[in-house]
Amino acid sequence: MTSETSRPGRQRLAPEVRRRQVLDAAVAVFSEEGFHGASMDAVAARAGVSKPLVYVHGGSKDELFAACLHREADRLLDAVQSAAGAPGEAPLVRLRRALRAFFHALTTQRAGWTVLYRQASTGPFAGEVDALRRRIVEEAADLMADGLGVPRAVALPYAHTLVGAAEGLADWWLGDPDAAGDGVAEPADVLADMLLAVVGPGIEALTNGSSGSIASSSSVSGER
Amino acid sequence: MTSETSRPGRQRLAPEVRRRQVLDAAVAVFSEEGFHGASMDAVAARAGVSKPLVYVHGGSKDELFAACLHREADRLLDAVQSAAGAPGEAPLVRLRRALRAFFHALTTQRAGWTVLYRQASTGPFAGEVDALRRRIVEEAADLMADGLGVPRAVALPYAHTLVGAAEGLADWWLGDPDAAGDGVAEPADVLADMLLAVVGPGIEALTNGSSGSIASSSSVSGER
DNA sequence: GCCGTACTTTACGCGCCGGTAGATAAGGCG
DNA sequence: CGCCTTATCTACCGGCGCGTAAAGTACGGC
Repeated sequence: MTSETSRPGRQRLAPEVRRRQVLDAAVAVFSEEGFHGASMDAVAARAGVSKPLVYVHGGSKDELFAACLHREADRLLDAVQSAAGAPGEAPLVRLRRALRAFFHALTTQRAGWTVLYRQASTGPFAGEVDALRRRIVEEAADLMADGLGVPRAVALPYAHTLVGAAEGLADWWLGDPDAAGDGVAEPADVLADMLLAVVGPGIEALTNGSSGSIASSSSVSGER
Repeated sequence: MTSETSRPGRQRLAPEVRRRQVLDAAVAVFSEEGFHGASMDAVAARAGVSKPLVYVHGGSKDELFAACLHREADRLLDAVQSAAGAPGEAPLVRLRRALRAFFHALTTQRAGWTVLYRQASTGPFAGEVDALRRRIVEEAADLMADGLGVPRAVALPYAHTLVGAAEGLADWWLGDPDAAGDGVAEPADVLADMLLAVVGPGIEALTNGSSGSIASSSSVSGER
């Protein structure tokens, strides 16, 4: 993690390899220090190269950060999308698979998650992060609109709620990774089940009646 | 909001009043520009005072930001706590009131919310924000442990999930405030009902059985 | 009307960091 | 074995923004 692959100062590497090294280092440093807190020198040091190399392979600091964002966002989204599978299956089953993939991605790409969700929400990158979040939420909205048989516009706020719930659970678990699971089951699966225990019945209730339990008022009016 | 009470440059004010002015301006600027993006000059300009005065009443930039954090955190927590009421009433009713208060606080203190949740999660203030979030989550955990009849350690992750869901819904609504409500009902109440529609049945199910719907596995084992 | 003091204007020091220019070596190729 | 391409380094510049110092100005009590 903290050690660079090449100890001697000078080693010529293929550009793509260097670029990957720099990106990895950038994700690590940005996740720990935040965008403003991270210096290009720190990224260079983490990558085991000198600063100008960072500029050669990563461009300016903004471009480098944007590159980190895009790569990690694509990784996360790909994982979730491919796990969700195609429409036609039971929505709650698809949702469960998607959630498992989401939490699993967390366990394997913690730095990327941190960069995406804790560091990038401010500054000129809010748009970038919003785009990712929106894509995930759209995915969830499709799923729910499909399962609930309601227009997407109605499902959208519920999708945001669901994604927020997943993030809340994820943040809790990241802060205390030993707290979930009995040690034998995959933590990601345990987390997905916990989340489904909370939101699953509500979603099912929304499917049957148009509103559930004590929340019976004008909740979902479908107005924009 | 953007206008200062005293147009002429010189006005002698009681220190506490000035301090409040400076704090208000700081919250506004920090919420718009972020911690690093905001300059002390900008805060001074927003408050309608000169920069040295900001340092007199607000201390260093870090201290000023911390002061903003504390004030807004206390405001939000007070609103939610006092709305939740005392134990003994039906947990879901208390939860509903707390949620309404939470969303209502959003509508009246948007800048404060933004500072707390979108600007302060990084840097030396992550601890401060974590403290607030933890206090709110603890509140929710008490509520759920009470209603579910389970140990707090078990209720804690569900509390995080619930708070995350509220934040997700809040962020969605802040991005598109016209999307919720039919125009006659209080948006905060509509949002609370929407959230309860999703998580209410799940919470009830957790109360009865020890797990709900398709999530039947080892989800809640009570292990630390 | 006069002093204390809250406040302003102005100017500056200083450290940090993004970004770059010019020197250096690494290694394939003949 | 020497040369040329180019990946890489050392060293540096400039700006920005925090924080403060110094000197002047008007408000309001006595």
